[in-house]
Amino acid sequence: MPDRLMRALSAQPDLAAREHRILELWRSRATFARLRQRLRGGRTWSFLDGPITANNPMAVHHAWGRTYKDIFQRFHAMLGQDQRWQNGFDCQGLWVEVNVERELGFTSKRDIEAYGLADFVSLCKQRVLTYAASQTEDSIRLGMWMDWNDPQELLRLRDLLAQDPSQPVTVMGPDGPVTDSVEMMVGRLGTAALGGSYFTFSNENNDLIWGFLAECHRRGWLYKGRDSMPWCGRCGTGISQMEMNEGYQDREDPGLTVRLALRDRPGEWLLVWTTTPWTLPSNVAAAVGPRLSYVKVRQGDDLYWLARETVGQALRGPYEVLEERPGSDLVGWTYDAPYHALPAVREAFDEARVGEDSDDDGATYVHRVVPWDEVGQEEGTGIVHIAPGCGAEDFQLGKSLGLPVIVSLDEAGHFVAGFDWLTGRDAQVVTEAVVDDLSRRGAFYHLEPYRHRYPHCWRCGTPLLFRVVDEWFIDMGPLYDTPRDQLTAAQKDRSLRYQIMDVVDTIEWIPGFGHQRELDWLRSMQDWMISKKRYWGLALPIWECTACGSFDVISGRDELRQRAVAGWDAFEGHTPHRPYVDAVRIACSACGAETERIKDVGNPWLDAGIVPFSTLHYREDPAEWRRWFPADFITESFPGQFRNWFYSMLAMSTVLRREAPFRTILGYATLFAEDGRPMHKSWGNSIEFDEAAERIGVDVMRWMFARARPEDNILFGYAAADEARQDLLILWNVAAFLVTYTRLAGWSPRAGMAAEAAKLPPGASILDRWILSRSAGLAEGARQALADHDARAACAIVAVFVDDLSKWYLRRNRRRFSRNDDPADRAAASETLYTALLTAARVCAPILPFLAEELYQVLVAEIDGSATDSVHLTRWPDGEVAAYRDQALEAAMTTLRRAVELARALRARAGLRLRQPLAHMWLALPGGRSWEGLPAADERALLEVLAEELNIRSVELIEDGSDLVERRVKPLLPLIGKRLGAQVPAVLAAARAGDVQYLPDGGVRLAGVELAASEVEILASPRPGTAVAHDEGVVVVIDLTLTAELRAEGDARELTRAVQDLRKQAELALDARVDLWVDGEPEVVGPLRDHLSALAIDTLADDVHHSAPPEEVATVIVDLDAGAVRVGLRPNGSGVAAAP
RNA sequence: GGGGGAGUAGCUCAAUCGGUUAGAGCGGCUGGCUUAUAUCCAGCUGGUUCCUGGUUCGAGUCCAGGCUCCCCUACCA
Repeated sequence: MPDRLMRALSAQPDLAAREHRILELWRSRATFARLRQRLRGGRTWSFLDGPITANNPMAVHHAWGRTYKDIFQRFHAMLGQDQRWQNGFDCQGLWVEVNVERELGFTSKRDIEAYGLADFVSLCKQRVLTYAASQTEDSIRLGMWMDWNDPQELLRLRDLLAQDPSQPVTVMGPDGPVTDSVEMMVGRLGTAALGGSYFTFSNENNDLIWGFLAECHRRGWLYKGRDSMPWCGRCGTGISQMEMNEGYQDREDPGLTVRLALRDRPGEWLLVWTTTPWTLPSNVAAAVGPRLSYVKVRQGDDLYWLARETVGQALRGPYEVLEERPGSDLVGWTYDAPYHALPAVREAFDEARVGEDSDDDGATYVHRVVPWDEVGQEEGTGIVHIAPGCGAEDFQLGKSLGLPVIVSLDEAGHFVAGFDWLTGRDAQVVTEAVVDDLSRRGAFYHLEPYRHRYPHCWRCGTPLLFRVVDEWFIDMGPLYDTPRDQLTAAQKDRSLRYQIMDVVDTIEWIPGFGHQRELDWLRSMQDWMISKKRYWGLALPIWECTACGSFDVISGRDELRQRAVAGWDAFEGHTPHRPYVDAVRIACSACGAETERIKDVGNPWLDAGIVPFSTLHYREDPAEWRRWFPADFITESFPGQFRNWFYSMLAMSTVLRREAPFRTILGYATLFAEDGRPMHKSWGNSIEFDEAAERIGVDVMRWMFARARPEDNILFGYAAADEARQDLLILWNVAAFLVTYTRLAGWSPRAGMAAEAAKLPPGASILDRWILSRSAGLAEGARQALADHDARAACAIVAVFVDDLSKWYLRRNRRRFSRNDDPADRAAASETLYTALLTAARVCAPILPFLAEELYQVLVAEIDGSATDSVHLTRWPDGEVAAYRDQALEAAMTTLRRAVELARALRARAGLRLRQPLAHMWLALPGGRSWEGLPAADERALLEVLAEELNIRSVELIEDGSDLVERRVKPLLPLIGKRLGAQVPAVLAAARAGDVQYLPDGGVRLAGVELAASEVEILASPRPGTAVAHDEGVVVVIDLTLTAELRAEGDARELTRAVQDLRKQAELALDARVDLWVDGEPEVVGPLRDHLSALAIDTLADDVHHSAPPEEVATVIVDLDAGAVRVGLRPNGSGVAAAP
């Protein structure tokens, strides 16, 4: 008896509870720390984590990507590769601000200013720390191994920050304690001295972005632009192109048709259409398509001009067409807009000096008709209201024509002074007032609701406005007409966009269409707007000179210190955030005047884009940086990231290094609820991460994610989870089986067995050799799949293996474990199943870290104190088990299992249950009489397996020339198709008809065409009239004749089955002994007598009484082939377990 | 508007380079196996492979046009 037996496993495990125990195990043994230690200094595999926004609790959709991240890190750890294991948090930007505002009940930027920037920024930091701690906890729960901060420590820093940011604090780093002020400590999170996750609000991150921006400026790519930008009135900031598409939503707007009185043409009006009535006061022109055709129509006393094609959609009521002219004829007409008298309009028009074509002799500007090629006729009137102060395209057109710009709104989206009764009102809600006003002025024509896609603020959902504002941009360079591959080096040097494209080409994109999509984005992108008129974020390092108009870009904190002429003291000791950094003044490098930093903060994708540099210590330790750069692998959700994280990383790395920041990118799609809709709390289909983790277990979640196709959306829910759980439970139950029976048998793995080289157990059966070969295939195949970043393929390989293990190996071998008189055979089976399970556990370790660990603990760690104590500290097992591989045997087994299916189908058709033994079966194999490459002994062994599985006494291999089958020719189409072309149908017809001539060289002639032996497969196929089944050349023939003796044996097995059922109903222990009574007519019971001793052995019966059972005994009537018998069962004696 | 992806059984998805009769799982029905199982097996049920053409000896697969959905992108008031 070994010292220790394997721990018993419940048949119905509480997976979530076990996961908690494993987490505790890892914690108490410092397993992860020891893994990192073990890998240190080895060949590197560099994973770069895309920062998760630390603004909300972790959700199940995050778990998808984090599962990939953990799988590949763990896998590469099992290959012995050194890694950084650094998680990242995205910290700065509007999303945090909006939530803090909401918590404080703020509604505008004025509220923030009144509250105080320093305190507001501190609250933003605190919020980040809160959710960083929360997400850290959830990620640990998911089993994600990263260099995590202690969540309690993050919360402690948060609380200290709230108390007093300047107080000193000491934190234990990897190389010892570090002391600093709380504020600076928070700014140093993620550095080498502190370890843990990186935070994009860190000093280093911000500092390196400054360096990047300074480099852009050095090359002349940074500029201030004035443009009409999408603007969120609630947030008080412009929205960059990158953010625009996040917020397109269907929306109902007023479709308002307005009439404009033409000067010099009494009674004639232009009809224009707009969905933004608030822009009408800023109108300066009406645009027509010069090549479109316009008509003048009469409605009552009024004469209207509009495009010919639009009369049906735009006019209301009867009309009469009076005149038709090309749009070019209308150009230059002038009109009186309803709001031409507003002070703001007058002021703008007075300033505008118009050209010689003016009707007013170059004096004051007048509203006029202008040409514009972009005017369309699908909607509206074909005459477009132009307000360069209120729309991007209007602004561009106005710029090219020299039109005045009338800016009507302030930061909050309210009308500025000079708009009379509108001044101070919110542009979003003036529609009704404007319509009423237009009616009074006689300018109203028609109003009806209009549905269209309209951009909304991606953070707060407010519909966007357009404002002409000053923003800061990075110039992405010209877009050439020349095809990319014909560009000169000089052209590329001038255009950052092409430099990035070249970098994109060097990256492996999974799925492949990602490559094209990134290139598409780069081709169409505009200059990168990096400024935001907000408070919490990167302080743009731009000091602008009001005196001379030039600006300086500071490359980092050190340069700022050197150049500061005032305010450094106020900044010293603070992180580079507002308001403190705003205090620093420098001297303008052009004119020497004292300058201030612009108030804008940075686009948050700058924060995430710099991490291939900031987190790898680009500036402090170039050698270390080079060791990890570029990252071997990143993985993120595709939606959005082509223009966000991927783009910003690529742009920044191209500027700084002109090389790719990562080698391979795995993208994945979107997670939806099980009903196919986005998860939404108010729809009741949302599932919280921690709820899911405790209800289904994280291994089940991980399995769902890992086996999904990354480019397809996932529908996540509990029904799908139940399905996924089955796969895991099968593996679990195989292990439970092994443990159950080896415990009964007193078998335990030898010390050191887990580490032994692949060696077949003595007396290994053919099934043992087969499943061990499959284990080797599993390890090799899964390694290949994971090395290719294909978790889905790895899962498929695992699932097939587990299926083979449970449904074939174990099912065929149960008796070797439970009722086996041959200890050597039982040991061989135990050892084999043990090795197969152990291999499976190790292969599953990256995907199912908890289940794998539990199995490993049971199989190895708890048995052998000298063995590695965690599956995650073992190496990938393929090398150890490779010698088991026997592909000829695997192929033969596949054929055999096909034969089993056919035979079972035959039995079912004949109504012969499997318990009924049959006398004989014949089997023909594809392509000949024997299994290719298998020794005769193996062939015999396989036939025995077949006989046992099918309960058939003898199985005989037959040749294709036998009485039962005939030869058939199967032409191999992929080989002959191209050669034969149009002859194919005739050849196939001949093959089907059996019209074949066999040639001496093994080839055949079909329909007059000679095919070589290699071009055809000769199959055995059934001769009509025999009881056969066939498939792909496997032919099974069964003798269905039942003799009295066969019937008796069948009845005996039926009886055995009934007794086992009684045992189960009585809830007897597996090894409990019983007494049996078998009572029935002599002609029924008599033939069974020869089989009763076998029954006794199978059912652990001490005595089998041939009489009526006593009253108190549980009985059941069994309906046998020969007649009914009554069976009684009573537990024997004290029920003390007897050793088998 | 432009670009990309997808459309296969009631549901979720496969189907290698174009190759003979399009397969699994889940669900449903019928039967069977089983003291490892919340297991398993067989059979049945269920298909205009979105539609229309084309290329080909042969199309779920390739091509063209159309329909629907998703994603990306866009300066249509």
